[in-house]
Amino acid sequence: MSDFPDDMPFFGDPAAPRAQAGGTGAPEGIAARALKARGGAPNYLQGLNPEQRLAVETTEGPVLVLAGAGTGKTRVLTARIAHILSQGLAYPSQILAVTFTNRAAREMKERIGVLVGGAVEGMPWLGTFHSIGVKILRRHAELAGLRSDFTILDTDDVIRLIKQLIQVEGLDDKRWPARTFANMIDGWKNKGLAPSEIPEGDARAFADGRGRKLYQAYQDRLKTLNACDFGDLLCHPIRILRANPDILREYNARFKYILVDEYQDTNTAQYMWLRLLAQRPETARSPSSPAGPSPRTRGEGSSVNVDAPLSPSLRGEGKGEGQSSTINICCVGDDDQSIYGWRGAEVDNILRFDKDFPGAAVIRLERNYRSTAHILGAASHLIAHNEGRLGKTLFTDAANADDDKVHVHAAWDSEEEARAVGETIEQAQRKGHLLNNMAILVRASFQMREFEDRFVTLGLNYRVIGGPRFYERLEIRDAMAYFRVVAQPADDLAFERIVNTPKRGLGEAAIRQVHDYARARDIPMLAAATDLVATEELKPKPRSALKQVVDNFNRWHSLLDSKPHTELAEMILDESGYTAIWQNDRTAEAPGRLENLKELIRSMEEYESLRGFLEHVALVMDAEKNEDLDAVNIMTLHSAKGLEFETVFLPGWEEGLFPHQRSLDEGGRSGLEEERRLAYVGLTRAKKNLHIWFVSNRRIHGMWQSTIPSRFLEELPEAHVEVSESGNSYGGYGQSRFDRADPFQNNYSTPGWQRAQANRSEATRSNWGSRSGANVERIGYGETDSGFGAGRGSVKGRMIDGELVAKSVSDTPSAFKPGDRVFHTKFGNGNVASIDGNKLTIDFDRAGQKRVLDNFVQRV
DNA sequence: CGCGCAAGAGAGCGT
DNA sequence: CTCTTGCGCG
Repeated sequence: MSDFPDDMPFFGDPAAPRAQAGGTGAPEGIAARALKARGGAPNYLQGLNPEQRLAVETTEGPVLVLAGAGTGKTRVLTARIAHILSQGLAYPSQILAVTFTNRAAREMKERIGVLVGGAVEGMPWLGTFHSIGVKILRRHAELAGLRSDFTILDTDDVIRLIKQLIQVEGLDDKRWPARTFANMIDGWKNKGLAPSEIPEGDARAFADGRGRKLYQAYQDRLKTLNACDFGDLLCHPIRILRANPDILREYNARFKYILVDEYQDTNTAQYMWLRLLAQRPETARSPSSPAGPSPRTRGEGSSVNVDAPLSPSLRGEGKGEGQSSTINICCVGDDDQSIYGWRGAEVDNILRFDKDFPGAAVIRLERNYRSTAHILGAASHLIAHNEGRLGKTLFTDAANADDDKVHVHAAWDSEEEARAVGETIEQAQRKGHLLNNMAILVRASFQMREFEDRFVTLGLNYRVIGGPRFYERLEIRDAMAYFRVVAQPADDLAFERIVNTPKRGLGEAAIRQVHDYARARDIPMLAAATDLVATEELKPKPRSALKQVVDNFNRWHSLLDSKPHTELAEMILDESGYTAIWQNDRTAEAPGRLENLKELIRSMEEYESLRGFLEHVALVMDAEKNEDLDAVNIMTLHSAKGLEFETVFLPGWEEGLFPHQRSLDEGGRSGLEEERRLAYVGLTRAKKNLHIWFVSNRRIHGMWQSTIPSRFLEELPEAHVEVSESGNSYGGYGQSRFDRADPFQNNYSTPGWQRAQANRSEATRSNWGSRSGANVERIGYGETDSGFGAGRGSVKGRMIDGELVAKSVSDTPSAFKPGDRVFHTKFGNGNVASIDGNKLTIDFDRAGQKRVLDNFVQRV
């Protein structure tokens, strides 16, 4: 079986196209089409600035393109591929182009198609690290102890599996949460570490020193399940390539050109993977030991020890016949946009590029085509507070006196923040702006809800990108579990999920029996079930129920290759009784769930087979968004990278949320710098209008807490920022018509408010101004931002980790007693009903019972 | 065994 | 405040 139509020519290509401009070996059609597209002059070069053009045309040798935000990075990448193709330097199938997100891969494919005119036939190696990893792994699955139809587990499956292992070990799963261990494994795999290779300290840190054993047990279980996790999609190929020089050589000969997007986000495993693939064919040789050398650990040395050292670069040597003698790798990235350190990304990879690839050409793209001078100025000034940058200076010609400065708004609480943003959006809409051109970028996804609620009330269209995902819905996961077992009968996790859905009288006892039988013999549960129903071991009722399940799966499985997969899928859902569950369900959400199941079947039509579909879901996990609908985009800052919008809203700029407390706790100074890069990413998404918000009160874990403004606000340059009245126009700060329903709100002369102000200015040492009259007047810069260079010293002093951080929970016991009469600025007067640490339950006279933090109320 | 309610824990970002 | 887990009953 071949899932990959391009497999055929893979190792049996005709002679490689000659590496000569306009070489006669060029694949027919593409070059001709590209040239034809605009009267002989390649259209893909048109409109490129000199640096961009250099980045496109420097095809030979290692190239690092440092591309600042909005400098046309994607354009360069796509033009470069178009150039390589149309110059006949390589076949499409000889180009390895790696991105981080499926979105980026899709976009590149489309844009290359436009550039070379028509569909890009066969760019089989353009994709994400993981999709290409899967492809390699399926080809050589047996070398990793898997069959080529292996399943890719998602995070949920992984956690359930680990939980089982922890219980088997007899460990307390409360004390040793599966989620924590899943994260640890992920971290190891990000570094390419097998169980035998993890640091002793790490191994000891979990489960009383049983970390290594558990990791090994996890890998063993994956093998039995014929499954792998996300990390394995990279780690398995690395091991396979290391242990099999012949295979490595084939790939090395295969890939004439390598392109990597978002290079600053590569982790150690991805780096090792690239280094292996980016070797010259003739230098690939066998590893010194079967296991391969130990991978680099953080901070050690300056290069990764891959088996075959790279031979000295022969850059500029001119193109030889047949194959180039240089490593034609082009990495594009921006150290200022490195925001995945927590996922194991090593900015070091990009900082070290010219040492890894001697003689590398480094090209800087600094001309920004996206944002106004104010936005760019604000972003540049903010990011200048980071140390250890490669240092780029973005500039733009687009200085326009009419451009708005960056707006900073204050709101009383997150509800008002959502209201005011909604107001601003509606105003813009009335002026004719499309909602599609606006985005709300949040730090944490829980912030989204408030906006969603508000927009529903307003009847304002919105879409959540990367939010609660289609494939994570209950009914979809159930249906997928059925399909997974049919496609890959060893998938126990899927089997366990649906063996008793719908209810078949197979309770915990029966399932345990199957489970134990399977574990004892190291076979999949479906196989165990098949055995068990032939014996007398089960009670009659579960036995016949289980027999029916087994028979069903066998029958469905036998139809896998003969029946069209969408029909088969419908058949499975009907015959299993799964559809009936929701048909008989009279609750409000049942019709929606049935609709989702139909949508699921519909979306399968685009794929060739059930397995192809399952793989897509495992790797992509997001449903295509409806571009036809005009809607505001809501997403996290992380998923906004690479996008741009006319108008951008950045809510929640408060200490503890942004920068996020956990980044500071776990990452210290570098954690703070990563948060700052995230802020930079957020700012640079905006083309014309940028609105930043912070609130004084935010609800966390259902409890109101007072907050202080983010330090990042103070790092914005005064010249480009304007502190605005709140987004509405209803009588000043915070008092919109929507507030009337709540008579307790917004009394700035109250003790609580005064106290909040006192806390605030103490904590930030800034002059945010008492807002007793109306609005924040101005942002103070006195000691911080006297300029890029000069500012840094004082900034450094101010930036001691954690110094300014809002504490989420107070250490000091509450000074309140039950029965105390208190005042709360939002809810009014009330009596303390009970106390739990610093959390008070208060019966308010008019607002009812609420739980609040004690530092949020005032004794009266 | 299955359902329902109560208590307890818990929300950072994602291929 | 919201979701998951655990326990007790029918």
